[in-house]
Amino acid sequence: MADSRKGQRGSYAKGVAKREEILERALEVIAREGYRGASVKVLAEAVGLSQAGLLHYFDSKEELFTEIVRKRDEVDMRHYGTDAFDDATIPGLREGYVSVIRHNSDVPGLVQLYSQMSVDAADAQHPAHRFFIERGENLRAVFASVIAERSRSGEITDQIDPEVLARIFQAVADGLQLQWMLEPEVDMAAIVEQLFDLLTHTPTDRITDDRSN
Amino acid sequence: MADSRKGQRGSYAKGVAKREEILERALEVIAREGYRGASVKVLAEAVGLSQAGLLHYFDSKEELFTEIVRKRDEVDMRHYGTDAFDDATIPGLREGYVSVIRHNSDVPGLVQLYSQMSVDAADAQHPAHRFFIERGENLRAVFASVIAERSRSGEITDQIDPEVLARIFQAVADGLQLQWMLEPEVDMAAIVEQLFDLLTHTPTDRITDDRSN
DNA sequence: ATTATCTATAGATCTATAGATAATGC
DNA sequence: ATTATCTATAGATCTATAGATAATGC
Repeated sequence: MADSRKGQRGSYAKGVAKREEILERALEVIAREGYRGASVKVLAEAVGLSQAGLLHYFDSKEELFTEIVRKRDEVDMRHYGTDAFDDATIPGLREGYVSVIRHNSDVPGLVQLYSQMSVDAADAQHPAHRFFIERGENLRAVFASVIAERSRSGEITDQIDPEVLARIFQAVADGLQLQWMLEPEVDMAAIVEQLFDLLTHTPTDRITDDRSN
Repeated sequence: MADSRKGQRGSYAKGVAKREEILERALEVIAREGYRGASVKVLAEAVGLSQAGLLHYFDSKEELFTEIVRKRDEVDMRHYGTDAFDDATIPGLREGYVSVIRHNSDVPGLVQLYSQMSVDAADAQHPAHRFFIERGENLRAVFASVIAERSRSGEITDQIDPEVLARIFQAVADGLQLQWMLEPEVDMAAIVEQLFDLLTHTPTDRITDDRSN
């Protein structure tokens, strides 16, 4: 069952739908009530299943949470990724990234979940290990390519390797989440905006800014 | 016992020494073997105590780990902090910060511990909650004051609020740890060096760099 | 026949506490 | 008298699995 296809027939329509329902409801519950205390039992009850009933769909608790995180990414990508990651301009990238970050402030539980999973997934045996590696690679690929292209026109600094700058953007977002979880008054989106400001130059800037920096 | 002084007499010399030994040994064990699996029992056995024997010194497991993190900071501060945080120059700050980060690459278990605790401490009830808040405040205070002072001379950018830039430096270090735990080939220190390069200008720079950035 | 679910349970931890005894120090 | 430690244990989870029964679909 679940992903490790044992049965030869595959899930029934009802099962497929239930699995989706589980993941969607889990996101709601965690967003609302936080990650702590989101046990398999609680998530099962949220969709009217027993704990064992829910685990029928997933090989383990870790795999369940991996799928929850994956689903979250999928949802976020649908909402915020589309234009942001396709429109290969600095303002487009910025707009998309900042939107996601701003949205995160509304779902503290999901931020907790993501941070916790980031730590857990460090273990090479964790089912989310590959997912987090690839997620990072994808994010940085988008950033690096836009940066590389736009640094030629002077829209963004060319004083640093685009791959490295991409890593910095990723790190800032992740690190700010830790700060924000500790002190919810931290304005993650505003800080990332200021980082963009610092590293980018609008046409106007280039006209007015005649200091050697 | 422990910190919540119940007894009126206080710890005996032996007890005080044992408590120190527990924390120091815990750091060794975790540095070497990782955070995962560092249960109270394992840490107790590392100093020849039973699990209950160890908990005699701490109110709870969470408090034990809080003290471990605190001790780690104390040790790090003795080794790397002194000059770095007193010498209020950009190169001094940079040198100190990068040294700690470089050192972290040698103690993966402690990086795991720190990251895990950062997440756990988000809970306002967690005994490490205040510690992490204050730790961040202190770190940023040092950064912000050096930045504020040195931005006047053009040594570092003045295009962003020093407090915000301090937060960014903090976030980058924390975020890079997550990346590094996932992909140990990531060179955290080198990336932070490049971020410093990007934002600072040596005297030489200012002579040579006559482009409007 | 296979999947979807349940109840029940084994087994693995882990935390915290109670109730001893031995060592330390006012 | 108080602290330092032990053994033992209660109790709280939580995960995974076994063995049912009901529903679905080749």
